[in-house]
Formats: sequence, structure tokens, C-alpha cells
Amino acid sequence: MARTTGSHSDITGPRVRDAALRLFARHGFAAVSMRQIATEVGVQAGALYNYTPDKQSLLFALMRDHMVELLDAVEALPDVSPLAKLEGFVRFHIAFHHERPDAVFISYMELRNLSPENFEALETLRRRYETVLEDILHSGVAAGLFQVADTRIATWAVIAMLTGVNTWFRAGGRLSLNDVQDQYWEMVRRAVAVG
Amino acid sequence: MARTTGSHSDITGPRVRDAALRLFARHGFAAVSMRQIATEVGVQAGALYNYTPDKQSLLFALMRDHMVELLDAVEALPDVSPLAKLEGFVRFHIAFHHERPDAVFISYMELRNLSPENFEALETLRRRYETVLEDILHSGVAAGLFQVADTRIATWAVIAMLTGVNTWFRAGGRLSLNDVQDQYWEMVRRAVAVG
DNA sequence: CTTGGTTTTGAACATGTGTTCAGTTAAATC
DNA sequence: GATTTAACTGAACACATGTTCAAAACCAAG
Repeated sequence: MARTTGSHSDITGPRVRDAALRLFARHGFAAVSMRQIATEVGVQAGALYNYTPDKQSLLFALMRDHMVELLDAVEALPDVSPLAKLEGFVRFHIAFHHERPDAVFISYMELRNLSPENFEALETLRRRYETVLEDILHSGVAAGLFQVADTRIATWAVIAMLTGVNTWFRAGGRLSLNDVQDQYWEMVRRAVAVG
Repeated sequence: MARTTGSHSDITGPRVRDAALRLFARHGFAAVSMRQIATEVGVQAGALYNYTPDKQSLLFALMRDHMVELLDAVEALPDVSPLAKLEGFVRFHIAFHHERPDAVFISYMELRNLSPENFEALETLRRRYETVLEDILHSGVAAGLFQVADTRIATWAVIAMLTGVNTWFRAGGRLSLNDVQDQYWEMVRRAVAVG
């Protein structure tokens, strides 16, 4: 046997990425073999190499694509007052991350499995995302709306707090996503706003 | 060759655990082989099985020991007012986690490599730790000192925020550990305290 | 010095790993 | 219908994996 009926790279390509994303998130990059991914796709392991030069590049592509999506979305947020911007950021972060639990998980957990160059590329993207929030905090401080001792630390604190939602929140439970957004926004607002 | 001169289980045992802790934290459980651990200890792979029945038990022992230490320490905090208790918890969490970056990292990252029973055992310990903070928040709310919509969510939010310190803080930099504790305590206090 | 217990070696086992590639079949193009 | 291109198979490569165990060497006690 060789080429199978109905096979097409436009179909197999996304299926490879989807399977890799799910398996990497569930079991970890190092614990997943190329043969497991291939089985999930319904193909032999060798066929995967039409879609990635090697296993690590597959991981990196997933992480990079996720971060680029994240950046594009956050930079499209409306340009309003610092307080409204902060609220927008909080609600956006929670919602965006909730929709992509696997990609978020991988992007935080598998950094150590990247080559130095790939790691650096991803860190650069992550820093750009953090800077969006830090700029908001900074402009709020300048406008006398926020009271923050160190905008850098506050940035890390807020992002860690918001990202933590993914570890426990599941849709269909006691609280809606909106409830969660409301409560986190309330805590963030009080933590940084004056008076 | 066989038994080596100077070999003793009281020495090799801790060395096995130390090497495993450091390697698991650095490269991940699945990416570290028993032979790598053995090399680090200065022993052949077979000798490790005098100290653990298998690889997974070694991981679990490290995680469980860490959580038990954490629980013992947090339950020894003084019984004072809710506000002072909360401050004590915040400062304790930051300091304790700062001193054990490898154990903290492993205990958060390698949960998925545990068997179901081991996972459940660790989750129970983690819930007990969270309950310490939730009880503090709850008693503060009852005393009219705190204003928190949902103590469960606030617990997760605070712990995620505090644990995040480990991802960026390194001793010897711009800020002392005390500076960091001060700033996080300020943010937590404002996020939950009334007016 | 002998005996009994402790600790480690070194080889082996069965299986799994990422990756390559010649050969084969399906789809697309002319 | 003939030819070219795209997609995949299946086998192979060289090596790594967790774990077991008889044999050997060390240490401690009598």
C-alpha cells in the first residue's frame, strides 16, 4: 500500500497538529511518541514527516502559533481609558485562555523541551504579551488612577492569578464564565486601583 | 566488581532522591532516564532499585514528601487575627516555595505522570493546604474584615498569584525576598480587605 | 579469620524510540 | 488515457528504555 484514497495534506496537516496538541497536553511532550500521534491521525509514523521536519519543530509550531494568536487578539483590544483597558484585559485573558486549555497548558509546561533558539523566540512573544498589561498599569499610574509599587511585579501577579483560572474552572458548573470574569475583575481592580 | 568501597544506604539514598529531584525539575519526569539518575549518583542503574521499587514511586515519594513538609509548616503558623493570619500565610507561602524551587516545580508539573491512586493522594494533600487559606478568608469575612464574593475562588486566585513568584524571582537581583513579600502582601490585602 | 548481611555490578531482556527512504498508490494535470 | 505530482506505507536503522538478577565485593559482628 501507499497513498490512501481521499488523503490530502489540507486535511491531514491540521489533524496532525490537533492530535499532537491534545496528546502533548494530556501526557506531556516527552511521554508522547510519534507513533501515538500517527495512530490518532490514522496514518503511519513516517507520514508525519511530511508535516514537520522533526518532533520538536512540531511542538514549537504549536506553541508559537498559540502565542501569535494571543498577541494578535490582545493587540486588537479597544484603546480606551486605563481602567476600562485593564478590565478588558482581565476579561479577555480569562476568556481566551478558557477556550484553548491544551495550547495554554503546553505553552507553560513544555518550555524546557525547546531548543535554546526556540525557547528564546517564545520568550520574546511572551514578554510582548506581558508588556501590553504593564503598559496599561503604567498609564493608569501616570493618570493617578492606579496605585502600584512596581508595575513589573503587578503584571506578573495579575497574569499568574488569571491564568490560574484554567486549573479549576470548567464550563457547566456552579459558575458561568461571566461570574468568574466578574470576580477576578473585582479582585484585580481593588488590588491596583486607588482608594 | 560489585559493592564499592565506602558505599552505604544512608548516603546513597539521599543522593538518589536529590539527583532525581534536580533532574526531574530540569528536564521533566518522562525525559529523565534511570541511567541518567544513576550516573549523577555515581552508580549503575540497577543499584537505584535498592531505593525505589520503580521510577514512578520515586517521583511520587518526592512529591508527597514535599507536600507533607508544606502542610506541617503551614499548620504551625501562629493562631492570631484573620488579617495577621492572612499576612502570615502570604509571607510563608512565598518564602517556603522560594526555598524549594525544584520540589515546587515538580509538584505542579508532574501530576499527570502519577498513577490514579498516587494522583488522588496528592490532590488530597493539596486540598488540605488550600483549605488553610480558605478558612482564613472565611473567618475574616465572618468578622467583617474581608470582603470576598467567593472564598473558594479567592483562595485559588491568591495561591496562583503567590506561586507565580517562583517563575521570575531570583535572590540577588534588584529586589530582596522581603521586598517581594511586602508587595504581594499589599496586593492581596487590598484585594480582599474591606474599604 | 569466619560468617552473614549489605550494597553494587554488569549483563541481559523485551520493547520502544525518532527518523529515513525506496517503492507504491491515488489524485491532478495535460 | 497518459504522465506527473502528492501522499502514504512498511520495513529498516541504531540506539535507548525500565527492570531483573546471579554473582561479586565490601562491611560489621562474633
